[in-house]
Amino acid sequence: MKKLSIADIAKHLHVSKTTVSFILNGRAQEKRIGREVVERVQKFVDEVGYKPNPLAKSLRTGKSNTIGLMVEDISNPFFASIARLIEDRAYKNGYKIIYCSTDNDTAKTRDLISMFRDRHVDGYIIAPPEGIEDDISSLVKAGMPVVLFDRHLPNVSTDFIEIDNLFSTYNATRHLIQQGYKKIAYITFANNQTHMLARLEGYHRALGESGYESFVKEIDFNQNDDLITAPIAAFLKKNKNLDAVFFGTNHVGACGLKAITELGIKVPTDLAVISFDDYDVFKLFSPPITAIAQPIEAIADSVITVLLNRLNTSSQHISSQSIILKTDLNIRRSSKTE
Amino acid sequence: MKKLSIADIAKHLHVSKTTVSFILNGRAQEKRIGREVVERVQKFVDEVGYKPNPLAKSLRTGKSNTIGLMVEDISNPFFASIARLIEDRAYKNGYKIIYCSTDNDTAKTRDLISMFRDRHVDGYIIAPPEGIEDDISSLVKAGMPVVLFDRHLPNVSTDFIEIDNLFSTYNATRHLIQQGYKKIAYITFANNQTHMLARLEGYHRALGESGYESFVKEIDFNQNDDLITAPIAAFLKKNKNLDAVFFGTNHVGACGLKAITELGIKVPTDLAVISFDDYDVFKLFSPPITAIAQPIEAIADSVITVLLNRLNTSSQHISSQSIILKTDLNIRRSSKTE
DNA sequence: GGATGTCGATAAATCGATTTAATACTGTTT
DNA sequence: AAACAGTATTAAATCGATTTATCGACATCC
Repeated sequence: MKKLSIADIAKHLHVSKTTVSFILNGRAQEKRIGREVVERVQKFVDEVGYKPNPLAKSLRTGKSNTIGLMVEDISNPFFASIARLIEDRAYKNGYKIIYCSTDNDTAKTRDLISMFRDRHVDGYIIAPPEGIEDDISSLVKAGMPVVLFDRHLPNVSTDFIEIDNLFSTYNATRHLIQQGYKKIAYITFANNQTHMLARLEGYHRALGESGYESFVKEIDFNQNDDLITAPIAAFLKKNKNLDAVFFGTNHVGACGLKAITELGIKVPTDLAVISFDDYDVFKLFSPPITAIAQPIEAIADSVITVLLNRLNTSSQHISSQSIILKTDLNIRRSSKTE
Repeated sequence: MKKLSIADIAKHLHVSKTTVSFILNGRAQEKRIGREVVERVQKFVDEVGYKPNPLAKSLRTGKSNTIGLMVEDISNPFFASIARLIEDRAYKNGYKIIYCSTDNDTAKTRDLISMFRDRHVDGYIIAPPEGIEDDISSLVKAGMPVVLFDRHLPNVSTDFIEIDNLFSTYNATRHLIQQGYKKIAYITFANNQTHMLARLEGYHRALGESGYESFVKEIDFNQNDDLITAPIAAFLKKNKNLDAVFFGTNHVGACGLKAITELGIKVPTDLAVISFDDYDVFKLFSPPITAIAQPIEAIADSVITVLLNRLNTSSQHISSQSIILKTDLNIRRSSKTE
C-alpha cells in the first residue's frame, strides 16, 4: 500500500493531473473547472487521505515551508522556551523548524547558514553572533526573509526583535541604588554585541547619575561552567568591599550563585544580587533573586509574526521593522526591601 | 548569479549529467570513468562550489536526510540538553533534525507523526506518550527506523534507550532509609508509562523490604506550574508527619521545592528531599538537593548511534536492541549526612 | 567476417508535484 | 461561413537530481 501520487488520483478519476492540481491548490474557480469535477476530486482525495509529496512540491515551487532557527544554545532555558513557542506557531502555520545552536561561534554559524541555504529554508530566525554581519547581509540581499532577535547587527538592515536592554539595567541598577547600595559590581560575558553593550551602558548610566564608581568583571564565554564560576569566585573574593552584584545574563547569574554559595556569602546581608533574565533557579534560590524578566511569549510571538508576514507578502519592499519590548523587574528578597 | 545545477556543470564541461552524477557520488571507479574526466569534473565542482540540490536528491532517492525528534517538552532542561547533543551528532553525520514537543498528548503526537511521515523523515527519535503504541507499530512495520528513549512501549518491538529507573529509585530510597527516615512520601505525575511505573516500583520495593508504609501522591500533568505546586503544597500540609519526600521528575521536583519554600518548611530539618533528574535548580537550592542524575551524554550518544546504525545498514532484519544505562545518585545536603 | 566482450560515456526515464501553452467544443458575431 | 470569444480540460515542460538501459568504438576470438 504505497503512497498515492497525483498521477494515481488523476488516473483513477479519469481526469488530468493538471485538473487535480488546480483543484487542490484552490484555483478551481479561477481556472473555471466544473463544479461536478471539483466535487468528485475533493471527495476522492479526502477519502483516500491523499497528501501531495512536499518534496516534489518544494522542488517545483522553490518553497520548502521550512524556517531555520539559530540560537546561541538551545539548551539554555531562555532560548529553549522561545524555540518552543516559535515551533508551536510555525507548525500551526504549516511551517516546520530546523534549528541549531551557534555557540556564539562565527565560523560555526557561517557553516550553518550555508547549510540552511542549501536546504532551501524559506526564512531565517537568528540570534546572531559577532562578526556575522556580511553573511547575514548577503542573505538579506538575496531576498531572504531574516528576522534577528535578542540582539541585532547595526549595519544590517533587516527586521529584528529586541528588548529595551539599556533601560532594563538602568532601571534595575537605580533600584539597587535607591535601596542604599553604593558599591555595585556588574559581571558579564566579554562580548561586544548590541544587547550586551546596551546592558552595560544602562548600568554605567545609572551609576554615573549618582556619581558612583563602577566595578565591571568580564568573563570569557566557555562551554564548561566551572571556567565561568571560578573567575567569578576569584573576583568576589578579591573585592570584599562590594555590597551588590549585578549579573548580565542568566547563565552568568547561575554560575555566580554557585560561586556565592561556595564562598559562603550571605545574600542579601553580605551582598545584594540581581540578575538579567529570570528562571527557576532565581525563583527558588534562597533568598529568591531579583531578576529582569524578558517577555518570552511576546518575543516569540513578535518574531514569528514578523517572519510569517514577510513570507506571505511577496513584496520585499516593505522597509525593515524593529520591535523593542519592555521587560519586568521582578523584585525579590535578594536585596534590602527597605 | 543563481545556483548552478548539475546540467550547468555538465554543459560547461561538455560531459553528460550522468557522468557528473556518478563522479559526485563516488561511483566513478565502479562505472569506469576515465581518470582525466574525473579530475576535470572534481576541479570545476570545487571551484564553483557546486552543491547538489538536496530537494531534488531527496525526491529521487526517497531519503530526506532528516530525523524527526519528538520529546515531551523541548523547553524542559532534560530534553533540551539531549536535543542539543543529538542535534550536534546528527549534523556531523549529514542529518538535520526537525523537532517538536508532544506535551505527552496522544492526539497531538499522532498528528505530528503523520506530519513527519508526510515530510519523509528518514528516522524517528521519540519519547512516546501513552496510547501511541499502534501508531508507532505501524511506523515500524513500514520499515521506518524508530528509536524510543526515556521510556518504551512494551508491546512495540523497536530499539529503545532507557535508564535503570527501578534500581535508581530503589537505591535512592534505600539511601533515605539508611539515614534513618521512616515516613517517606513519593510525589509524581499520574502516568502509566514504563519509566514512571518502574520508578514507583523501586520506591515501593525499598520500603517493602524495610516494612515501611508508603505515601504516594499523584499529580495531574499540567502546563501551568501553579496547578502542580498547589496540590503538592496541599499534600505536604495534610501530611505533617512525613520526614522525607521523593520527587519523581525534575519538573515535579522544581514545583515541589516551590511548595516547600512557600510553606516555610526547612530542609532537611523538617523534611528530607530527594528528586529524580538533576539540574541547576537542585544544585543551587539551599541546601542543595540530592538527586538522581541521568547520564545525558550517554543517552544522547546511544540514541543517535543506534539510529545512525539503522539508517546505514539497510538490512532491516537486525533484531531490535535495548540499552539500559545507569544513573548516579548525587548525594547533597538535603538529608541527614549521618 | 561476424559474433562477443570491454571500455567509456550518455540519452532518456524517473521521482511527484506545478505551471505554461495548447486543444477541443460550444456559441456568438459579422 | 469564417472569425472570434469563451469555457472546460489537458498534454507537455519544468524543477534538479539519480539510475537504467543503451550506444559506439575498438579489441578479441573462432
